[in-house]
Amino acid sequence: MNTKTCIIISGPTAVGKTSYGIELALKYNTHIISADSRQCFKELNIGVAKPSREQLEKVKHYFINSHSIQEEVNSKIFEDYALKRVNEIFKNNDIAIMVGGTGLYIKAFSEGLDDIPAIDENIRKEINELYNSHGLPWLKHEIEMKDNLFFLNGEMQNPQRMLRALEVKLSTGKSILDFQTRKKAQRDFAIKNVVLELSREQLYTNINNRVDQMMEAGLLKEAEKLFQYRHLNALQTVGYKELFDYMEGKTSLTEAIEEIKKNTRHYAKRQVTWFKKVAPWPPI
RNA sequence: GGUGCGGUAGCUCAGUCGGUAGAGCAAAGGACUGAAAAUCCUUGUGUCGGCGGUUCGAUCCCGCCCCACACCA
Repeated sequence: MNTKTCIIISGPTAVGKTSYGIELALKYNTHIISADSRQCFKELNIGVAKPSREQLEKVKHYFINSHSIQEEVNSKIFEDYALKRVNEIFKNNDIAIMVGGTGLYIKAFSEGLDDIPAIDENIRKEINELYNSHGLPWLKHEIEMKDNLFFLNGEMQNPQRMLRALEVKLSTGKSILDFQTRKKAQRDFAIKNVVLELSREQLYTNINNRVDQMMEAGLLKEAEKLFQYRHLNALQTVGYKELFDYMEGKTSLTEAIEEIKKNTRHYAKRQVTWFKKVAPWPPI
């Protein structure tokens, strides 16, 4: 009988995951693995609401400041990383804590991803360039010709999914749908999910206040330093992209701040939707 | 005070050659297995500023009034 347990704390942004996780980690005298697709980047600080230096000193965190915005980070990389770290923690503890708002990363960690071969970098680049110059009609036609299974059953209105399907097909000769078995991986430890919630009103108040605090803390200056990297995936991030628009003269600063608040609300709403599917423990 | 231009969905506006109206954004709901703070889908009844007039019928034409903006005094 294996007694190892990972407690996963999830929920929308600004709900209070960070401090709750630290409280729990101190109680169990254990470490935290962050499950956040942006806090892992050492170059992003104010805008991604990282734990404070004091908090990071109190409890050891993994996947915080662990990567550079220049590196590729995705759900598969997270799955491998987190599984490795959780086993390290289990050498000295029965309990590990995971804290984060990136639903897909938590799912990858909990249930695993299907094994799809790595994609040739050149194929990905070529497809993206063709899509950028020829647009959606080209992409649709390409998939109809090359991956009819996805054409008939896949998300044919979502360019990102379509590009992924096409790169898998061109790279492996098989449809991405053939890889997606939806079999859940069995982990050799137990998982307990805690989904934090707040009323929509309270959550939105927290978000609006936090954005104001971020601006006071110097988010604009941080974004200015990162302006040259704005094309990177890591910078497709709420709180930065809106300020890049301001720097490029597309909006006023006031408008940019309102956009950050609005986009954060949208983001939080998507997280709420995602985590509705997660079976909570303990029942609150 | 005069002239002009407006007043239509929470916001910005389109439109109806007269048959009670529709886009974007917001808002709400949802999907999501290597970009996930990303990407995508669904949902639109509102005294069409007010009161009269013309008309079978007015949000649309006419008159008066109210409000906003601009210009002239």
